[in-house]
Amino acid sequence: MARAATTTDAFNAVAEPRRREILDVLTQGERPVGELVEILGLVQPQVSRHLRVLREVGAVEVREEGRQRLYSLNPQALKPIHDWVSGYQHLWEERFELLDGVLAGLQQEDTQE
Amino acid sequence: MARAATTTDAFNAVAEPRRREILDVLTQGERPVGELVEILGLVQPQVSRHLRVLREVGAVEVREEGRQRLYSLNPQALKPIHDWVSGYQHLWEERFELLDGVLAGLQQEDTQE
DNA sequence: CCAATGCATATCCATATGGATATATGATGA
DNA sequence: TCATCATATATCCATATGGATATGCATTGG
Repeated sequence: MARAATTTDAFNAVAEPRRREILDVLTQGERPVGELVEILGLVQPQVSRHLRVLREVGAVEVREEGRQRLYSLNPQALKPIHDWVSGYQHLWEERFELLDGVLAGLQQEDTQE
Repeated sequence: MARAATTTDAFNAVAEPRRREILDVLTQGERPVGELVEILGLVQPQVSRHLRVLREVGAVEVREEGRQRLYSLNPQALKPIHDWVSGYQHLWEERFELLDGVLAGLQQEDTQE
């Protein structure tokens, strides 16, 4: 087989920088496709396809209004990514951890003595 | 063109679940390839290739010891992912707050009638 | 009712992927 | 030196990708 489909999960969907850009724009609020096209400087079919991928992994939602489709963010779809990567945060902030440990130790000594 | 190479950045590298698994294992400390093969239940060439991808994006480092290659984690390579996704955290937390608000409102209606 | 607008979808192409398997490389021990 | 172990690399295959372009399909304004 080939690489997992981009629509497999948020990790794959979000590996594409353009799709992250789209999400970033949508943090400002609902946007019609045309506006995303303008902002991103892509041709419309590409934006539509990126949006489809994002929709399939639940990262965006559509609302129809006349001939426009208004896309909005569904940030919870990104939670699994956050959950996973957060497990690593303390590793690059190890210094703080160590400091915390030291402080905890000192405090315990304090209370015990 | 095709999809961006898996070695393009941490986002692409980590989109593959096996590679996330490898990183997860390495949080426990340095491991030789053979051990990763055992733990993951993959054939050795695949593990080696995943490790290569992870190395190219800076997520792991190798140390040679005799005929073994000991791989260790370089968690900072994941920081860009954390940075990006963290910008969304308050959005899904906000949703709960909103929901709480709505529920509270409904409840108040109930009690008021 | 027709033309235009806003999007979605279909198709063509080049490419890198992950799985599988085979082989190369390099260190070690006898 | 030779066999073995640990790992890397090469190759073959099927597949989904993203870019580009063309087209389909509603909705709307005149």
